[in-house]
Amino acid sequence: MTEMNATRSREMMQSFWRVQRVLIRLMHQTAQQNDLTLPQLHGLMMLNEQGAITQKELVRRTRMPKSTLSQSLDGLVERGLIRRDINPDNRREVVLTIDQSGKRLIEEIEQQEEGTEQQLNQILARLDEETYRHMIEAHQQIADGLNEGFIDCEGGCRHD
Amino acid sequence: MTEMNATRSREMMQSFWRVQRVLIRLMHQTAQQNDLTLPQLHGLMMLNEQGAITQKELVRRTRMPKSTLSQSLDGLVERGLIRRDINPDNRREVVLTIDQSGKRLIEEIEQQEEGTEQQLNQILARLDEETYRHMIEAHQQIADGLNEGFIDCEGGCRHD
DNA sequence: AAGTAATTGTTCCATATAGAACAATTCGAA
DNA sequence: TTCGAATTGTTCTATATGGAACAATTACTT
Repeated sequence: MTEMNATRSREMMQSFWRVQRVLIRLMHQTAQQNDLTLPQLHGLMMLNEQGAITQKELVRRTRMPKSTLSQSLDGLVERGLIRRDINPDNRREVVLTIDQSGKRLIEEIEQQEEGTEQQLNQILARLDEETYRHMIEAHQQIADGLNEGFIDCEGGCRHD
Repeated sequence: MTEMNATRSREMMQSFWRVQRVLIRLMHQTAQQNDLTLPQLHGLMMLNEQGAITQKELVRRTRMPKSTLSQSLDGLVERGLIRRDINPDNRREVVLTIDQSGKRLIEEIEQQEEGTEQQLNQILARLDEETYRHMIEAHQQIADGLNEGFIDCEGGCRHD
């Protein structure tokens, strides 16, 4: 029972790394083509879906270090892709809002034929439903499991 | 039919990123605790499994940029964890061999209770066989698909 | 054989990234 | 109120990383 786990762990890491490296490279490429860094792209995409959220919340969702995020956002603000407003109810907090231009940029990116999204689509389309769902489910459990140990969501742990 | 792919792609990316961020952080932590960088750890683990391989091959397997790898190896050689020998049959190639001390280090790392391996084991043990296998399979297909080079299907790309 | 291309690694450098110290604000307790 | 702790973000700095130019060797062509 416990023996096989070691095998699993290895196999899983390798399998994951393999996808990971390539995926990062692709994302990076897509980002660069649009004059963005990886965290910038990631953050912008998140913002595009969520609308307006606090920086704290964005940290939680993206799991980036806050310093990385903070610095990335500078660039986005400078280019007018997002707005950084102080929350009047809690002036420590910063509320991030995506601008029209930001929305447009993300849309463009998503439609770029060579972009990661398009490529992934093609590949994912080949997976049958069950396999796909199981992968997502497994990811979920792994992410949750790993987070439990390290990031303590003190009281305010929210679900999507 | 094709609409749902966009959904999949998004979901998959997010799911993947979530695991990825944490996994990287964990690996990074494990690496640091043993005075290694991430590429160093990755390379060393690979070497431990493969025995002696050329640098070129290691690049292929880890999918790291060769410059990153080359620089990482410097540190490993300096610490005597691996050897870098020129292949006499093709003097461009460098053959990497893991030293006893390297093997020992990896073993230690694997047994560190707090290490990534141990944690992953615990989590993976909770997945039932089918879910797990499907995840691996999906990864495989995704990695292969992405590596296959960039699918250029201008206009009509048909899959079975 | 000589010249050119391809393969394999290394070095150099600009940039991305993350940890740590810091600043600003709010909360809590006396 | 006032002080100290907690929360939230920013700035500063060291390091990891990857692209590009380069060097060394081998393969190919004529």
